[in-house]
Amino acid sequence: MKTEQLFSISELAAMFDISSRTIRYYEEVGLLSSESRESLTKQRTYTNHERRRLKLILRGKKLGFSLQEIKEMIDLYESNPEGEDEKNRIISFADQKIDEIEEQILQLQLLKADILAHKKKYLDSKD
Amino acid sequence: MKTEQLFSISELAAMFDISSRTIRYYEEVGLLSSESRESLTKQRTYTNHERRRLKLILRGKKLGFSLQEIKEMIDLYESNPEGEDEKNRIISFADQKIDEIEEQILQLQLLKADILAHKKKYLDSKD
DNA sequence: AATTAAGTAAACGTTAACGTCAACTAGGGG
DNA sequence: CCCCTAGTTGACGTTAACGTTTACTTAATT
Repeated sequence: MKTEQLFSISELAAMFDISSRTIRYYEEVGLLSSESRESLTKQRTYTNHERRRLKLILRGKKLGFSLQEIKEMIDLYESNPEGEDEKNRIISFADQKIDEIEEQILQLQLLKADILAHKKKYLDSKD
Repeated sequence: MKTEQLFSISELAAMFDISSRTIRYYEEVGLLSSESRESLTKQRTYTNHERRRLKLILRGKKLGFSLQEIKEMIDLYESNPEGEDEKNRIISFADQKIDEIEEQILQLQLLKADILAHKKKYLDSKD
C-alpha cells in the first residue's frame, strides 16, 4: 500500500512562499480543495496532488492570468468529459488557449527585441 | 515644416477600443501626457507620439504587467541618462527585464506543452 | 492536565485599475 | 446668440485578490 505524505496548511504555504490565507482563499473560490479533511471545522491537510495543483496555480499567476482563467485551465486538466460534444468543447477550448499563449509568446519576443534595441542605444552612447 | 496630426481623446479611445476615462487615468498616474494642451482646463489633444506610447501601454497590459511596471519600461525607452552611472543603472535594469521576459516565455512554452498533452489525451479517447 | 502553538471562520480593510455620475465648460453649426 | 455635443474635474462606487484582526477551537508540548 501507498502512504501519501500529508502537509499542513502552513507547511504548504512555506513551500511556495505564500500565506495560509492565500491557500484558504483559493479553496474559497474553488481553485483548491483539501478533501482529506475529516470535518469542516478540523484542520486542513493536503496531499501531493494538491501540492502539484497549487504549483500550477502559482505558475498561472506569474504569467498574469486571473484566478478565473487559471481555474478554467486546470479544470481542463482534470475534467472527465462524457459525450463527444463535451470532448469537442474541451478540445476547442484547448485550441483557443494555445492560440492565446502563442500570441503572448510572440508579443513577449517583440517586447524583448524592443528592450534590447534600447539597451544597445545606451551601450553605443557610452564613451 | 512638419504638420503633426492631432487626435481628440475619444478618437484615441476609439482607435484602441478603450474608454476616455482610461486615457485620463493613465495621464493621472503619469503614464501618458497630453503636452499639446493649451491650458489645464482646455481639451486634451494627442500626437502620434502619444498614440505610440499608448500602444505600448496596452501591449504591456495584455502581457499581464502592472501599470507601474509598464511605466518603468517605457520610461526606459525615453530616458536620457546623463552620467555613466545612470547609463549603467538603465542597462542593468534592461538586462533584468530581459531575464524576466525570457523566463516568462519559457513558462508559457511549458504551459502550452501541458495543454497540448491534455488535448492529446482527450483526442485519443475519442472513438 | 495545563500551557502554548497552530488552525478556523467571519468580517472588515486595502490596493490597482478603472466605471459611473454630477456639475460645469468649450467649441462648432445654424 | 442659442443649442448640442464632446470634454473637464472631482468624487464616490466596484471588482479581484488577498491582508488583518477577532474570537474561538484543535493539536502539540511540557
